[in-house]
Amino acid sequence: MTDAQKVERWIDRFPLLQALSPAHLQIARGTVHFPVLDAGAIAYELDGECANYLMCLEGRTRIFRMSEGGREVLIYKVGPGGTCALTTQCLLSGGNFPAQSVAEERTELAALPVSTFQHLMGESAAFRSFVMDDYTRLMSGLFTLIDQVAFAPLKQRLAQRLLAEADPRGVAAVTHQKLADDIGSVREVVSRILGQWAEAGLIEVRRGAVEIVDRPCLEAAGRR
Amino acid sequence: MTDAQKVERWIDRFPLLQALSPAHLQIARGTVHFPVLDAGAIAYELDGECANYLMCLEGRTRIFRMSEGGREVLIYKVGPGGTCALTTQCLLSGGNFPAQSVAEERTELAALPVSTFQHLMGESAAFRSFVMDDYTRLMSGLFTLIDQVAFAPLKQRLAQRLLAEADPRGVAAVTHQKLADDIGSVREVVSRILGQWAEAGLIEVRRGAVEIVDRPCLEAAGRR
DNA sequence: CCCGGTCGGTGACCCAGGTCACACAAGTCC
DNA sequence: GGACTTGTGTGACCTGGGTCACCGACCGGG
Repeated sequence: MTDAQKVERWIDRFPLLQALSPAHLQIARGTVHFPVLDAGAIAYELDGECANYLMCLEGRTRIFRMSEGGREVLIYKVGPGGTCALTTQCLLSGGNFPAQSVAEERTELAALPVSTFQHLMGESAAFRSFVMDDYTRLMSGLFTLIDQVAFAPLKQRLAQRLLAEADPRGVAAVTHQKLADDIGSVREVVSRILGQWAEAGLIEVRRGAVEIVDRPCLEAAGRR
Repeated sequence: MTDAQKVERWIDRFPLLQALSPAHLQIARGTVHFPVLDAGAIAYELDGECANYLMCLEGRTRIFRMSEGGREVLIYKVGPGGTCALTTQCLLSGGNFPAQSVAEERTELAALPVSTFQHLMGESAAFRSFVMDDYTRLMSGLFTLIDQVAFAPLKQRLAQRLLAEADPRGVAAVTHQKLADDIGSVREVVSRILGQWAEAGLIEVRRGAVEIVDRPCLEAAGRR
C-alpha cells in the first residue's frame, strides 16, 4: 500500500478529520506517519516519553498497569478507529506515560507528531473536540474501573471481561491466563470459576477459547 | 465581605486568572458567583448535572465513589486554591458527575456558569491551559489510585492516608471511622492496624486524632 | 453528676481468593 | 512416535481482611 493510500484510509477511518478546515487537514496530512507493531511488540513503556498522538487503524493493543508483584490490571484496549487516550494525557500534561502498552496482534497506527498535535489543539476547535471526546471517555472509563477493582468480586469482573472479549457468535478466543491477567488475578482462580460456570451450563470451555452459551445469565453474573 | 471583595480574593487565590486577557477576565468577573456549603453539605451527587465550574476558596470537600454495599473510595479532596476537576470532566464531556462530593467543613466556592466556562474554553488559550492542567493532574491521580486499590495491601494505603491527613506537626485530626471510609475499609480493621503501629511506637492514638511519632518509618510502611 | 451519643478496643469467626504442587491433555516439531 | 511446550483441572492450604457482637471509655448537655 502506498503512503497516499494509507493517508486516505486513515481519513476514512476517522471521519472527524473531515471536519478540519482544509488548511488544518493539510498540516495533518503532511506530518502523519504510519508505524506498524508486530504482535507482542511494546507500543510504549511505563514512564516513556510520548512523541506522537496515536490512532489505531488495524489490530489491537492492550493498555495496563503492572504491580511490583507482576500482577496487572487492564485499563483498556484500543482497536481500529480508536485513539490511544493515554497519549493525549501525556501530550496535554507534558508528562510521561502512566501505563504501558503492548500490541496483542499486528497493529497499524497513524501517528501525529507532538508539534502537529499542539498546533491543531491550539487552532482547531474541531480537533480539540475530537481529542477531548476520547479523553473524557477514558476518564469515565477509569471511574468504572476504579469501582470494579475496589468493590466488585472477581466473578463479576470475570463475567464482564468474558463478555467484552467475545465475538458476535459468543466465542472468546482467550486463554485462562490472559483473562486472569486482564482482571489482575491468577490462572487457577479463573479456571475454577470458569469450571463452575461450565458446570452450570453458562459457558463451554475449549482449549484456548470460551464459548458463551447462556449470555443473559452471564450478563446477570456480571452485574450482581 | 462584599461581593467586590470576594471577587478580589478569588482572583488573588487563583493567579492564573491574571493571565486572562482583560476582556476575558471581565466576562469571568461579571458571571462568577460564590456559593457556600456548610459542613456535611452535599456539593453534588452521583449522576448530578453540572452547572458550574467550581474552584475552592476556603474549606475542604471530599470526592468519592460509593458501592451498593455502602463502602467508599476516596478519589481526592479539594482545599483552598484547588479546582474540582470533576466539574471539568462533566463540562467537557457533557455528561453527569461520575462521583459524589460532600463538604468536610464549611466551604466557600467560586463558581463560573457553564456558559462562561464554554466561552472561555473556546476563546482563551490561557484558560484552557489552566483547566487542562488540573484535569490532567486528576487523571494521573486516578492511575495511582487504581493501583492502590488493585495492588496495595490495606496497611500501605492506611499509612499513606494518615500521612496525607497529618498537619505539619504530625497530628491527623481524624477518627478511625473516617480513615476507614477514605480507604474503603471498616473501622475495626483500621483500629487493629493503628493498634499495632501504636504498639510499635510509630504513632500515638488519641480520641479523634492520631499523632505520627516516627514519620520515616510510617512512610516506609506506606511504600512497602 | 448522670445519661445518651460518639469513639475506640477486642475476640471469635468466616470467606474470597491467592499459593503450591502436581497430573494430564492437546498440539507441534523433529 | 517420542519429547517438549502450552493450556487446563484440582486438591490442600494460608491469610488478609471483613463481619458480628460486645464492652468500656470519653465527652458534652441538661
